[in-house]
Amino acid sequence: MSKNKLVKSVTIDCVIFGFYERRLQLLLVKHADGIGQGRWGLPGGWILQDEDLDQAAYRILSDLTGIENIYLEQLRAFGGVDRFPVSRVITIAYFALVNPSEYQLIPGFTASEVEWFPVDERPELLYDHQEIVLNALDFLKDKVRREPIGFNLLPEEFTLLDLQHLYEEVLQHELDKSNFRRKIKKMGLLRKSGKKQTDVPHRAANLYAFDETMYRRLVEKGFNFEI
Amino acid sequence: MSKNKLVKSVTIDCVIFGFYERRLQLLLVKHADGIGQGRWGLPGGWILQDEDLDQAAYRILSDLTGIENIYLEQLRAFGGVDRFPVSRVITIAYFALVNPSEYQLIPGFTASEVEWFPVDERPELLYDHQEIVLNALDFLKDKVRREPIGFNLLPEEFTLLDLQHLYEEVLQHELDKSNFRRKIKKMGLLRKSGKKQTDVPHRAANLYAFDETMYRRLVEKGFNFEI
DNA sequence: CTATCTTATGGTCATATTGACCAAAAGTAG
DNA sequence: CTACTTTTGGTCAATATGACCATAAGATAG
Repeated sequence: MSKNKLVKSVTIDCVIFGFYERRLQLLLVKHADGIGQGRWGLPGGWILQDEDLDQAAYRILSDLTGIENIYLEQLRAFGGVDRFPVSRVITIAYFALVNPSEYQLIPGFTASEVEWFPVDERPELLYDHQEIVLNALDFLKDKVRREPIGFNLLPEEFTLLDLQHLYEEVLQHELDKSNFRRKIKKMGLLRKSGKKQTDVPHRAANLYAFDETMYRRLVEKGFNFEI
Repeated sequence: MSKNKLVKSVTIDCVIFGFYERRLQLLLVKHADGIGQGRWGLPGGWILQDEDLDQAAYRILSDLTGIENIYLEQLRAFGGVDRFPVSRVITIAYFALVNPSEYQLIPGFTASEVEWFPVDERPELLYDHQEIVLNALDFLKDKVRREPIGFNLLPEEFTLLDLQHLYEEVLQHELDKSNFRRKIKKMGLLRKSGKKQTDVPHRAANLYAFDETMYRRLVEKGFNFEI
């Protein structure tokens, strides 16, 4: 087999979701140069010889957007023959959930702009990034019901209704308020902060925080998160 | 950035599970040449320029083992810097479940032998294939509970106890026979074949088949498989 | 033919979970 | 005070689950 018939390069692309104003948001960058100049796409870049996949993903995300110290998870590889117009490139997609208010966006490297877009108002995307985003959305829908990752999208403290709105937005259907809080509270994963909402024109709700330690303890005992 | 610092090659590795004699089995090949000569590993090979990932996986599996026409699904990419001793290679792992009795194993290409091993008696594996297999086992455990893929491991017709044994082996814990059959039967995914077991030294059980059409119809209506 | 053994098949029952509601309490704004 | 909004918790019937128990259907041994 001649060497020049093999696949030669691999990139990383990151699908980063956020949540505010009750809507799911997607982080995009505008390419500063190259073939996609001036167009929006997922933050991505080449993998170097001496870094493993996770390292590459963290580096690229940080370089392009300024976002650091989050939990990135591999989604899957995309390798359609013509997905990249210049040459054959396979990309490995990564996935993360963040609370946008905790991060300042700093475009850098090959990105001239970085911006959050409501997922359902995203611009047209480069290459096969549309397909990757759709894939990530499916992944998110499944995952958010089986693991307590939704909390990553919210601030440290939130009301039960905030949480419900998040689930309604991700799952794309309404939930019964009473039943939702009964279920969440019975799990025992939330710690009352003692504080209450402020500046609301009605009775203020209690603020809760996700109790990671408790979650780990429950998982040890066989607990299975499910909504 | 100089071109020669980028990742240069990508392979596919297939984790194929089977089931017989109440045990989960793993398909391995013995390398005929190269750096891993004489050692066991997952069926794998290089991805070519003009084939997409799924195509590459089917080609490689067929070339090495003779297995064709099965449902392969991508697991994830593995890209540790030193996972391959000669050069930097990223591999994309694929995953499938088959009924071993339906396939004749034909070693070919870079494989001198192909063989089923009980998963818990597998030999030492090449490179990071041990890690990939462990990953696939976790994936299988999750997936088998949420999608009716277990049937792929069984013959066309099987008894409810066969199915129970399969779940017990994959999930690594005992199930209550009565409750198991109540649950499975209530789902309505099984079609009675009308036939019964033969050559058993006790009352013969009914043989059932998975009803794919019914499954699709139920999914349309919002049905969610779960065990 | 009868007793015995093994597995199939189906039930019981107390407990937990779910979905669809209802109702009171707390606080804001006029 | 009154009207209004949202929080918070409750009811109740229907369903699902886990731990058992009981009987039926063959097969085999004597």
